Amino acid sequence: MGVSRTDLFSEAQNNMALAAKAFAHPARVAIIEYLLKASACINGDLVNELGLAQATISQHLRELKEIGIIKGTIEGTRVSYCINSEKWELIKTQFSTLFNSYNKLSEDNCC
Amino acid sequence: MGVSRTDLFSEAQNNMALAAKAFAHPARVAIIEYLLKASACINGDLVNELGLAQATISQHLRELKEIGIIKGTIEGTRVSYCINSEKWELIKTQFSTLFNSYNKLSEDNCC
DNA sequence: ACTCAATATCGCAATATTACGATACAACTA
DNA sequence: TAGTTGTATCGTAATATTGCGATATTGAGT
Repeated sequence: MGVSRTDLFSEAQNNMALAAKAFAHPARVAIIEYLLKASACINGDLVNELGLAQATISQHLRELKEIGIIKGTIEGTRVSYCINSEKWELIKTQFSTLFNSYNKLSEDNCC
Repeated sequence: MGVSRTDLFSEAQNNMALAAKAFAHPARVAIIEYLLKASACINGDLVNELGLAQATISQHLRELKEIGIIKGTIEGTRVSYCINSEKWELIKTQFSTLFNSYNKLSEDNCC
């Protein structure tokens, strides 16, 4: 009652859902977009860029790190975050595969 | 306090987050995958395919329909669901654009 | 009109997510 | 060593999501 039934689905499906969660909140989309154009960033950058509290941003960064789509390196007092290229390519492939498995021509006349 | 600050983000970012939610639950991934290989389906198909209750599946179908990624056509007592090709292509482009804006070579040496 | 079948919606309970102030912590600096 | 700075984590409140039984609702068949 209320708990996600991950046991009912395949490893791949649960994995896909997890990856999608990286993009399922505008703050995380904003963080990822910022990383894409800045190459790297610190928590403080994002506090200025987005209007969210430092604690909130730290929480989103942790989620993204848990998903694996970003990684952080300690640089003295700061932590430098950037895209994890291996995981990024993996997730990109996951989405590409799904998107490309739809054949517009053959499906368009269903409803 | 707990409410998503959609006002802080761009239309595009909120839109991206909304689209990602279609894939952010394994049941919805399973529904989409089923639609991709079956072209169309009804609620009852999915009740058999997935192990979830009819009410739960109906709810996921509604969410997918609200996002716009699927559409339903009434066929007598049943409702036939299928991929909404226009929206599908749109979302595919959104994701492709984001994924392609990452240049592995130039970013790989950041951390 | 009555029944059946398929789906949608309501109401509720359990859990997850989002947000932020307060606080702890770790590393640099004077 | 004391103070400063940048982050992480804790605790908590508000809200959203997930799941399902029960109950409409809608159309088909009798």
